Amino acid sequence: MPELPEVETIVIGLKNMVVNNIIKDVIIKETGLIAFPDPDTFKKALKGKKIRAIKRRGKYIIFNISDQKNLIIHLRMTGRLLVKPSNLEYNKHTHIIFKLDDAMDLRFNNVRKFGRLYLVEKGEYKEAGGLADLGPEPLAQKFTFKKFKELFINRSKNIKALLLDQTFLAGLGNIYTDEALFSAGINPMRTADSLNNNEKKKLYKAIKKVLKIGIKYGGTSFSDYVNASGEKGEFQDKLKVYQKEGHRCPECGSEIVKTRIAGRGTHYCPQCQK
DNA sequence: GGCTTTGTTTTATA
DNA sequence: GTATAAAACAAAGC
Repeated sequence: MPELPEVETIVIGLKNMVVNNIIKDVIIKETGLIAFPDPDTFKKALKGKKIRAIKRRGKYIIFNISDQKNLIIHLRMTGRLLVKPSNLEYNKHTHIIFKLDDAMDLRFNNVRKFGRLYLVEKGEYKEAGGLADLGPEPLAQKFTFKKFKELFINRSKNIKALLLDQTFLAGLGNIYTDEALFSAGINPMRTADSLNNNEKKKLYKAIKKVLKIGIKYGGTSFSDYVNASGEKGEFQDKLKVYQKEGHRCPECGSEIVKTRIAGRGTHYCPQCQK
């Protein structure tokens, strides 16, 4: 499940491998993944253009293309962006192929076809899914505790649901939300307006910590996620509650519980998270 | 063949 | 308009 650390890891890899490459051709095998504009326009507009820069915003990958357009890719659940030699055969989930210089391809693989690609004018993100409406970047320098506290104004909903809301804060998904709430010692069933200042401070620090460590270990690989070189991450070995149902809590030894909050599988320690 | 998975969008409700 | 909760949707693996 590519969340902020996984997307960041992929972007770091892509920066090293495909920046300054020319897109010689685009092969679209699944037109349904091209969300905007129509697939034919998408292909023609990218052909012959240079990839100038790549960055991340939330879980979105943003390519700066030479004529001022932005290619935007969201991996959703099972999307992969891989750099492969162009003579290597495609697998059955390779749906979009960007043919690059040096006999290399940038390939979009997607088992469940939930991922989406957009090509928009520079900075015009309205056509690119939820990109225009994202909340703050949790790892940005300017994202201070004061800013974090301000996000809670007039918010009363369940804290887990709120952290998953990309318009509240960008980049957290199910894995890092569960891990951050555990690290902060906050029960995922709590409401946002029940958190006192000290708990918000703990949560603020926990979010930054788990995301940074997630990046340090190259992301979390359960089933599908790999980086741009096809390598798995290692943060799955460091998880304390996510997918640890029935395991012992690393802090207190009691049993990790799995429940369902906001329609999502939610893992926590009933002893440590009050 | 129904259930599960998650990120996001849509719809309904207060 | 605003906030929230729930449902819907994408599609394949088991």
